[in-house]
Amino acid sequence: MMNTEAAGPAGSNRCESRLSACGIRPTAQRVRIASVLLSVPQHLSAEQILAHLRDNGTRVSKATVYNTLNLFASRGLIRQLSVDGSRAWFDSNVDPHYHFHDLTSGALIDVPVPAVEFSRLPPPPPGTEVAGIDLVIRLRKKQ
Amino acid sequence: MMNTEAAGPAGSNRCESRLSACGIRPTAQRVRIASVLLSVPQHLSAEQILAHLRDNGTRVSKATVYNTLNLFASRGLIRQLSVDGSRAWFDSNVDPHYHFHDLTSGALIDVPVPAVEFSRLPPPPPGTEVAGIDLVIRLRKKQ
DNA sequence: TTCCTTGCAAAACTTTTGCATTAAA
DNA sequence: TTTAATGCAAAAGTTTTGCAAGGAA
Repeated sequence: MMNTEAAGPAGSNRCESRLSACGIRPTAQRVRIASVLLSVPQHLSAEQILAHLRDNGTRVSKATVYNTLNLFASRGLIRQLSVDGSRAWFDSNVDPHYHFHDLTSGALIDVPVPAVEFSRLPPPPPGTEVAGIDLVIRLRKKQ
Repeated sequence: MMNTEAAGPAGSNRCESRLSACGIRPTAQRVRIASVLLSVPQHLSAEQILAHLRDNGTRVSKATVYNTLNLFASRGLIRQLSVDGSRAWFDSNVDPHYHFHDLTSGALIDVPVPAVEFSRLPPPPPGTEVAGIDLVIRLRKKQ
């Protein structure tokens, strides 16, 4: 069984295509950052991404990680979450969805759209329209 | 018409009672901070509260403002919100409710509970129970 | 060449903490 | 007199920015 990837970590070619499709030049650092975050649906902080990159031998600066994550978010490649005040979380799942937030562990868990149904929502104030709905269901240990 | 407040800004006696009721010793600085935030339902940042206090001549340190807001929040006197990643917002309305977030102006607007109705919610993962639901409806300018 | 990207350090900003001083019970 | 609260400065943590160097088109 042969490796169909010419070089680099699994999925890096797919990452390159996704960056190009968003009009982002797929430089080495950007592809590495995308490989870490976009491989599976997950929520990572900038520091976690930096740590993963350093662990697998990627030479990248903190500034580049932050700037690149902001770039990705502005192009809709990732989603930035404000779940707790302490830091930003970057979500590789940009399809509409909601979140469980486990207050004990700090973990974030995706909640698919069909799991939530609104039978009533307030009309947006005059002159405005709804840009999005962020729903966070906080969880604590039972009992 | 006489002033029924012995001294200090309007409502400070009511603030004192509320602090005492929460088991918080109503010191001068705490009552001043409570007067600024609790007077009406509103959302203020720590810096905004500090600025208001300085404006009306209250001598208070930044550390005391932060420590006091954390104390108030831990006793359920106010609610701390994570709406955008930039800073914490302190909400004088501790009754359950949701929020509009105007992305243009940054303004936060309360949404009363009856304005939202869930006809379906996901069951919390095993071993956990729902501690609260935070709903933020993001608004943009129409058209 | 020209423009874009990166790294590094420093800065900016929010929030917390250590400690000496002050105020309250 | 004993404990708790405050102010100040410094520290801590996250994120942004300025600028020189490096790389791609």
